[in-house]
Amino acid sequence: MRILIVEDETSIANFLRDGLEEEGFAVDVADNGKKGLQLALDNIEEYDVILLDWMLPGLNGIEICRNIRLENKAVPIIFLTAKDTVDDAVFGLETGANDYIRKPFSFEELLARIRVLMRKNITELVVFSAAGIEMNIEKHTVTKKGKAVELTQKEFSLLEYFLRNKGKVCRRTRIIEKVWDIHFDYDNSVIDVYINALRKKLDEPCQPSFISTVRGVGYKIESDE
Amino acid sequence: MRILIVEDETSIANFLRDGLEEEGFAVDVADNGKKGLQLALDNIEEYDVILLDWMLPGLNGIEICRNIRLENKAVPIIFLTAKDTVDDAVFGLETGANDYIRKPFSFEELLARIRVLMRKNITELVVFSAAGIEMNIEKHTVTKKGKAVELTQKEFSLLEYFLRNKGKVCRRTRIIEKVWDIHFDYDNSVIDVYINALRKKLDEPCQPSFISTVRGVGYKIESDE
DNA sequence: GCTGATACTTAAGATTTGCTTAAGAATTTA
DNA sequence: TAAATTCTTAAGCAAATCTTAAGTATCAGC
Repeated sequence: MRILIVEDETSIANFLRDGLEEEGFAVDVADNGKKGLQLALDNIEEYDVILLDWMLPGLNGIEICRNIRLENKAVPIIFLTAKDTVDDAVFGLETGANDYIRKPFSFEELLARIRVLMRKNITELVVFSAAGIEMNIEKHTVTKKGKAVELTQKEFSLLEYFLRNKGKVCRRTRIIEKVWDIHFDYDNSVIDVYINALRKKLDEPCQPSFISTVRGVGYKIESDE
Repeated sequence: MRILIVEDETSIANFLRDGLEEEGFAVDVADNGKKGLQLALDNIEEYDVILLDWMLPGLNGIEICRNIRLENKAVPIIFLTAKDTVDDAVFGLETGANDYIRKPFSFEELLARIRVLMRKNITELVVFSAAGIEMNIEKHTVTKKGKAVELTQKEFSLLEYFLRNKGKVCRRTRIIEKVWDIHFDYDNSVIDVYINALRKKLDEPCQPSFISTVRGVGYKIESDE
């Protein structure tokens, strides 16, 4: 979740950045309109919310808002406005902003509004990676060093399970439960066959496998940091 | 555009009703919580916006909001609150409201917020394209390399779904939900028939289909950059 | 180093999934 | 109401995928 703040008053900008980072957002700050628009347009599609100060030196908030809307129709934009005249705020909404909040505002209030706007796109993590292998859940693709690799459904599910648990041992019984949905295991030798398939498709020749076997327990792939 | 107002103070209720009717909305008023909930639940799906007073005799706004949300996940709800403590408003948003506005508020401000919540489709894309195929939602036309192609309704919806999700896998279950509005799937083989139809009408002869099948999962069309 | 247990590999048979047609329902249009 | 179009169901076929099974290799403890 990435947020862009465009705000010239350093104290406010810092206050917001710190608070939002504490909440787990990635935050970028621009201290004037020009930089703000630049950042917004360069990383369009990257930001989940944009906070725009109403009064900015150079380009003002409305201009920025209009320009962003030309490029990205969807990103939620919230105006921060010191002016308490309602008409201005109304004008802001009309230019394509999604909400505004009056200064001084409480951080709680801002957070609540951000959450409301983001509630629409509850995004779970869609990309997993380890050992040069990258899996994109949305696209349902797997690449090894950038090259596409074709996997069958079971292969895909199994790899997904490993990647979601990278760094941890995956026990055979948990694997058969999660990937095969079998809850009484007298035989889980299917796993062997699919491990073999994954290794054939994804291992480097003459290298130890990216899936290491933990004898008597299960398998594991190393997390790469 | 139909609006429900739940407000016990007659003066405010009348002020709102008159103003909103002037703006062309159809307005219903309930002067207590019980009536309000009754109206809301009886005409669920009818209202485009619901304005809820925070403090009501009998059932209070939060209760009503919760109950409405159980039935209808989508209708925008705005709280009218005299309390200016932020915490309460935040709490209101958490119970499922979409916005709140503090009394006293200007009518302009309320109108602006209503418009924001109703502006679902103003930012919608009208033209989609991929693989030389272009779809215009407004005109309801499809062209392939500039030439018009006739599609039936279902073919059109299915193609629209693919284009709106180009680059991503479209799972059979999501397709049957979104295009056919069937929410319990033990058979979704209709999809096959329509995939076949789209391919016949839109594929190049002797070329791989523009809709690639992802076995065991669904279908996908590649985004063309 | 032997031995039993565990894991790996391979291939064949079973199963699932998707493609294609065609016919009968359900709509819409004339 | 008839005709035409569109939608859904069903069934046969082909192919990809999954599972089983059996033989081979490797490991750990004795």
